[in-house]
Amino acid sequence: LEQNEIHAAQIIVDLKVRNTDKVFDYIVPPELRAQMRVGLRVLVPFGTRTLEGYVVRYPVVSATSGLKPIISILDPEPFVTERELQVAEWMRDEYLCLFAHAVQCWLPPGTALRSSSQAVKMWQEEYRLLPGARAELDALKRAPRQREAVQMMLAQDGKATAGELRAAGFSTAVLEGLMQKGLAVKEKVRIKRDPWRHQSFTRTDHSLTPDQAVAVARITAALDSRGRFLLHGVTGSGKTLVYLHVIRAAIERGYSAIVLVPEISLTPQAVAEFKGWFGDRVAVLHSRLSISERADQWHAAADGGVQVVLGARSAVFAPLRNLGLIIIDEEQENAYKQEETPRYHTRDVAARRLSKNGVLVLGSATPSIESYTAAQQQQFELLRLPHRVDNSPLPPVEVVDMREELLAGNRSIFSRKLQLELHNCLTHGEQAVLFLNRRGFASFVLCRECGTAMGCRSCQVSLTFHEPNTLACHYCGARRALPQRCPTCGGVYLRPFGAGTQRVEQEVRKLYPRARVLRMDVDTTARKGAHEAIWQAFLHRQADILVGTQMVAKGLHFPGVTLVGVVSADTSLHFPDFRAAERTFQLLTQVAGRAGRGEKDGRVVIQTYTPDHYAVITAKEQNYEAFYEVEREFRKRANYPPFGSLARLLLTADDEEELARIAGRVGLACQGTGAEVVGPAPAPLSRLKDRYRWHILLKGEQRAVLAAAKAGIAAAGRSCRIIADVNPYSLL
DNA sequence: AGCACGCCGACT
DNA sequence: GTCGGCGTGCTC
Repeated sequence: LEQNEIHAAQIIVDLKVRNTDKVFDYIVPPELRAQMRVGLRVLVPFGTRTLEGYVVRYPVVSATSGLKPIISILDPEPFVTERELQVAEWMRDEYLCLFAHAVQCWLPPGTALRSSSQAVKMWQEEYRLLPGARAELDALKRAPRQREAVQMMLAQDGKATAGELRAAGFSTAVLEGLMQKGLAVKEKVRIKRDPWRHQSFTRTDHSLTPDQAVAVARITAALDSRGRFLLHGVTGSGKTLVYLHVIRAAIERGYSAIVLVPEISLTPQAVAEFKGWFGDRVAVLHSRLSISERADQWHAAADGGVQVVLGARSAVFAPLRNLGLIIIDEEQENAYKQEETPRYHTRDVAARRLSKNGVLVLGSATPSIESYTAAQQQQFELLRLPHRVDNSPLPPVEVVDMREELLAGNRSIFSRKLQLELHNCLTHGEQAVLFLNRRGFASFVLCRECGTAMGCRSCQVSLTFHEPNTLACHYCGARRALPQRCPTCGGVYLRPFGAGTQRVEQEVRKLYPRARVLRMDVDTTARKGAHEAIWQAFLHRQADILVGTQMVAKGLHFPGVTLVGVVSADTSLHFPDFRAAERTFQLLTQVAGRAGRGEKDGRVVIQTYTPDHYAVITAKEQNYEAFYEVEREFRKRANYPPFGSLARLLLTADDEEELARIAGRVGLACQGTGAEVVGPAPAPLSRLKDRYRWHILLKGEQRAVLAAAKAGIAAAGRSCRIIADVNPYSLL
């Protein structure tokens, strides 16, 4: 070994390519050794180029000969800790992503030079007066510009940024004069931008109900050790107040906390509530902030300036030190699954971050099957908030059997019951919400006489209708002709299904020409601020009926609404996805929770062709446990999560035939690890942006599934791109 | 990702 | 004879 090779560091380079996704050894030149630490960002020679990299181990003795030296260290402090790098390593293995992608999650927003064009300015030059400067003011009579500069700086805490001084007309000569005389120094300081600096917040407080108090006590008691809690609280049961009390307790003990909420719930009101309690000890991270604002919030957390980070999914990576608590509100939300690489699940990353110590709290009115199963297996302590804070009863839910409507000759998309309720609602001057899950592209085929949806026998998911008259399984790719008659009842009314929000809006206007109708869906909320505008308009009673998709179901509280109509529960129920029943239950439960939260009683009408489906029945009864029991058995039987692991390999290429050939080869390579290989099959979105898409599903035990996926990835050549998604939430 | 190396077709 | 096509392999 050469002397140099003893002082080596292991580096991962910032090149997001599979071939280079490994550690490279570099010599640490003597002048850098004193500063060298794990986690530092460095510049290294790589082939003919120079790249950014991150130190993942130091010091190491390298067995490789002919090492190149590290060129320079890029930041004074590491952006990632060793512990965070360990979690990144776990992410790489768990999600089969590149190490560089996993590490990137932990870096301040805008750090990546390569992938992000908008590198964020993090440092700025600041001039600061030295203590004696004020006394020397008189001595500057013959240097009026310098004197004015000192006065300006005195007026703002004895400092000013280079930009401010330049704007005020001071040249560098003036400032250099000041430095020469020993009156000021120039420093590099972190840029700080506080998006909330002009706002003030007040704290709202209520006393805890007995259930809330128990939850707070149990969670607080675990703060100094390791705790896992599932807070199962119905809509309106006051989960947030529990969070606030627990966070306060954590801060008092010197811990920091992360609160995660779905992006859509991160409203100004929600932010204000936390700001009211914790003031500038809270940083908020979400996508509406500019990259530089996000970077500032990130650094505030890293510097210890804040103890609480409130944010969406990616805030699980917030660089808080002495982290003692992570709260995931509405933990069942799909938004916690990242749908780009690295395709992590926030819940798993949070658990991993706190694997040694710290408390993880999951909160939900309708816990995910995964989490509730974990609670049943004693991995989580279950805490219940079964009552609404105001003790108002949940609204009555009525399920309308649309098969009977057809038999009675009603071919409208509204049942007689819903029409009646709408009429009543409008004549009393009250408001109604019509909800519709219009995830339009996949239409399933339903027997309108018996309500059976055509399904795949081997995958236990609904088949999707394709022109002309074909049924296809989006999991395994099986295809068959649309039968003439229903295999269950022999009926002949087999129809592709799916009416959109536009159609509903049109029908409403036709039926109630005098009603004022608003529509809220992806199309009407695309414009920035449109979401808020529609919401405000409806809140202020500028409309009578709001027609919308999922977004109206989430967390909105309209006191004037007394009627909620679910136009079709079937659309989400027969979505080609093994979580379809779970999603439907969650949605119906949420929607039901919307009605009657004002002074007047509310009512809910659910229309469906499958009133006997367990998701519909249990949602009507608002009986989570009953739903869980049935759903758990289905998951067990079909080996779906959490009783079996699932991974999806998505292959894309320009050439369709070549892709099919490669997919076949990759599918073969996946065999032999014990995982069940489903497909290859064309993906539901079989072509996107001129690229063809095929996928392969892997089912079985976690280890077998990961091994199979790895083998598949290795077998895909250069001519096709392959993406692994471990425990995917979307199979499009 | 880039960029070299390398082995087969139509050109000054 | 050579210029250049892009298949394959490497980057500490």
